[in-house]
Amino acid sequence: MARRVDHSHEQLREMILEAAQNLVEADGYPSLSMRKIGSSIGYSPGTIYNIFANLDDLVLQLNARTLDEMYVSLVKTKSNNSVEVNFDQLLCGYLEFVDTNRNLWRALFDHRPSTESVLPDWYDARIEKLLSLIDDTLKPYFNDEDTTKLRKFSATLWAGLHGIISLTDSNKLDVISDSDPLELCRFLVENFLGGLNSSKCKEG
Amino acid sequence: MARRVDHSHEQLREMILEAAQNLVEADGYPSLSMRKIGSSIGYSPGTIYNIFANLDDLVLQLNARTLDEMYVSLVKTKSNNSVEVNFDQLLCGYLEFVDTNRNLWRALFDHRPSTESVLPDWYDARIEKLLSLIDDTLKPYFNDEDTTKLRKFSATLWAGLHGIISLTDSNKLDVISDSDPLELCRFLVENFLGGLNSSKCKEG
DNA sequence: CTTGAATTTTGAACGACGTTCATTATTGTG
DNA sequence: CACAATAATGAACGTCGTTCAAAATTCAAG
Repeated sequence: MARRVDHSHEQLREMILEAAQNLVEADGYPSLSMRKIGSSIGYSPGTIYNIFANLDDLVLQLNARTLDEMYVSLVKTKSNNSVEVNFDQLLCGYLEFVDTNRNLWRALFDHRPSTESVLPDWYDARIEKLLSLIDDTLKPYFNDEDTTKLRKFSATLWAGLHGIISLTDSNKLDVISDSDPLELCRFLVENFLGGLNSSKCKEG
Repeated sequence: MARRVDHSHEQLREMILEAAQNLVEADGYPSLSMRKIGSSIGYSPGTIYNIFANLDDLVLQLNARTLDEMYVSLVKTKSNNSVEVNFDQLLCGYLEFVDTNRNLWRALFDHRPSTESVLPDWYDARIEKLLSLIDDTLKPYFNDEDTTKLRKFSATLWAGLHGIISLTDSNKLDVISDSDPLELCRFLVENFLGGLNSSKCKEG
């Protein structure tokens, strides 16, 4: 048994990740399994271990893929309006991505690598790339030399929005009457950006 | 085999939840299992099903317990200083709880009930209770009749802070040089509360 | 062509998991 | 003392990730 030329290493990698993506999209990350992936591409589970170290590794690479697709989806929202409008378009784009790729998006955060260590560089690079999108949008608020300030601002705001979206997704904000994620996100953005104006206001 | 009077139903419930808590604290939620709980209290796994519907149900009740302990831990931070100081004490209390009960805290969010439905009322009640703590702290910023506004404000701010803390916990904010959760949280709070002042500023 | 080394794929095996349920042991009741 | 009710069991089923000796195939050297 061996079909060494049926598919190249790279082809196989692609097939596996695509199968995993389809399975997660269809039934959610928790029900993903090596065996299902194997059977859905016509290979035995053991073969997958020639290409991925284990399921952890595989999911991390699937998530990197999701981040790539997210980036592609978000750059499209770029435009030349005011900072507020630009950012709102970015936010809406993100929420739309979450809505149409809910199970893949959940996998991004539900997956906890069993090794407690830091994420690999190629993964951090994806996060970095996405954060840069926010940086670009908010840049006009800052002086050119304040890149660390800008980054801190972007990251804090994005993390905050993530909190709202993930908590509404898991029904943990049902205690407020209207827990529409977009509305709450906009509320956070308004106030957070307002905080910037506030300090300017004090100065002026 | 049956030791009907060894432990009452209620005693058994307590023993199971305590065992589960210890196991989660020690090795993390992902490695919790019915079999481990059973063996750690000297009962067979099957017995647990007399008291809990399944592992989902058990973890949800463990999480409710964690929320109770969190509440107890947070009410202690109450004081009569300015809103800003009161809130900062609440925040520090929360971060301390996260730090000393990391695995239990993670279980709160890592656990996804397999039934996609809403959370039971007795669980929502715990969240409600905790949110009330924030409401109380921020109350002076609002008129007495603006309870829904206040709640929206509290929930948004808390969700935002949760986003920061959960992302730093999973090493997903390493892309910013200094990703100390407390600092980022304070940054969010300052700006968010500043947003309130900003609107006042515009009005005045 | 043939042979042997290198490579790819398999699938059985292991130990673990949640959950079910017939069976057994114990208790309270008549 | 017997009988119904209850509590507890643990084997069984189907799952899972992961490993690895064995088998199948390819490639290169003679």
